[in-house]
Amino acid sequence: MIILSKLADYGVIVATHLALAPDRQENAATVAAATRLPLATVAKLLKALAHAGVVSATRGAAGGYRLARPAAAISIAEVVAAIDGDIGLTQCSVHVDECAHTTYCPTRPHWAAINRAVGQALQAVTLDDMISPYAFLPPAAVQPAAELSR
Amino acid sequence: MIILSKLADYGVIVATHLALAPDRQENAATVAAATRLPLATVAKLLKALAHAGVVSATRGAAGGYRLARPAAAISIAEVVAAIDGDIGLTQCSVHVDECAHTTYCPTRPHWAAINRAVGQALQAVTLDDMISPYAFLPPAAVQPAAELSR
DNA sequence: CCCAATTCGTACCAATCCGGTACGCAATAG
DNA sequence: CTATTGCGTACCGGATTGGTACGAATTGGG
Repeated sequence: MIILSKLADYGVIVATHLALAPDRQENAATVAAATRLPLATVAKLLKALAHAGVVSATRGAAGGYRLARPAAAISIAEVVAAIDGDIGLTQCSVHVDECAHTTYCPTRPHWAAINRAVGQALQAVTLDDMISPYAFLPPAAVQPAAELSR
Repeated sequence: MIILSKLADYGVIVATHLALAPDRQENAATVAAATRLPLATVAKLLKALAHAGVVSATRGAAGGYRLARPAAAISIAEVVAAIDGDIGLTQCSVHVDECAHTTYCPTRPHWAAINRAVGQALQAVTLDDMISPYAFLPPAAVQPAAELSR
C-alpha cells in the first residue's frame, strides 16, 4: 500500500523546491519546469499550499509564490495536510461520528495512539531537513524496522 | 487523508476478533456476524490473512479459521501488509524503479527514514495490545518518533 | 461410499476517488 | 488600458477499490 497520494508527494517536491531559494519569487510555470511536473498540477498544488498558509502568493503580472515561513518551520505533515486534508489512519479517526460501529468496536481507542505516532513521524521532519542532502540519517529510527520489508 | 484503506481497517477488526478467542475455530459466517461486516468481504479478508500466514485455515466441513500464532506475536503492520501489500509512503518507496525522476529528485532519500518511522509505529502494536481495553499507552512506541529530528 | 458443509481460487462488476485539464474571473504591473 | 499571472470552479477520463458470484477442492459425518 502507498500511504501518500501522488498529489501529496508532488506537493512536498514543490515545497522543497521553493525552500531551495526562499527569497526568489517563482511563478507556477517556473516551478513546473524545474520539478518536471505538469504545469496545471503544480498550479493546483500551489493554490492548495497558499490556502493553507504554507506559501504566500502575490497576484498580478510578475507575481508568484514563495514560502510563507522559514523552511525549518514547515513540517512535512503540514504540507501533506494542506493537500490531502487531515491525517488519520482510519475512517474513524477522521470522521468520528460517521462510524456506526463505534459502540462495540474494540479497536477504536487504540488507533488514536498509533495515529499520534505516525503524525509525529511526519511532523518531526521539516522542509529544511529535506534540502540538506545527506545529514539526515537518524540512527535511532532506522534499524528496528528492517523486518518490515517483507 | 486516510492512511488505511477500509479493507485494511476491517482486516484489523477481524484479526482482533479472532484474537479474543484464540482457541476456538470460527468460520467466516460467524466472524461476519460478530463483527457486523458483510460476509463476502470477511471471507475475502480471511483468505488474504491466511495467505500471509497470519491465520490458519482448515477446510472441509466444520472447518474455520484461527490465529496462526499467539496474538502477542502478530503486529498491526503485518495484518495491514497482508491485505494492502507492503507499506510505503510514496510511489518511490514501493516501486523504486518506476520513478523516472529518481536521478534529480532531492527528496527521495529522506522518505526512507520517515517510512521506517511510520512502519515502526505500526509494528510496535500487536493484536494482543488491541484486545486489552485500557492498558495500551506505549510510551516506547509514541515517543521515539521525536528522535527523528536528527 | 456418498453427501453436505466449508474454504479456496478466480473472475467479475459497480462505484467511488483521484489525477489531470479547461475556462472564465480578479488583480496587479507597466 | 492591456498583458500577465494567480484564483476559483467545474469537469472529465481512468485507475483503484470495495463488494459479489460461482465453480473447484477438501474434509467430516451418515
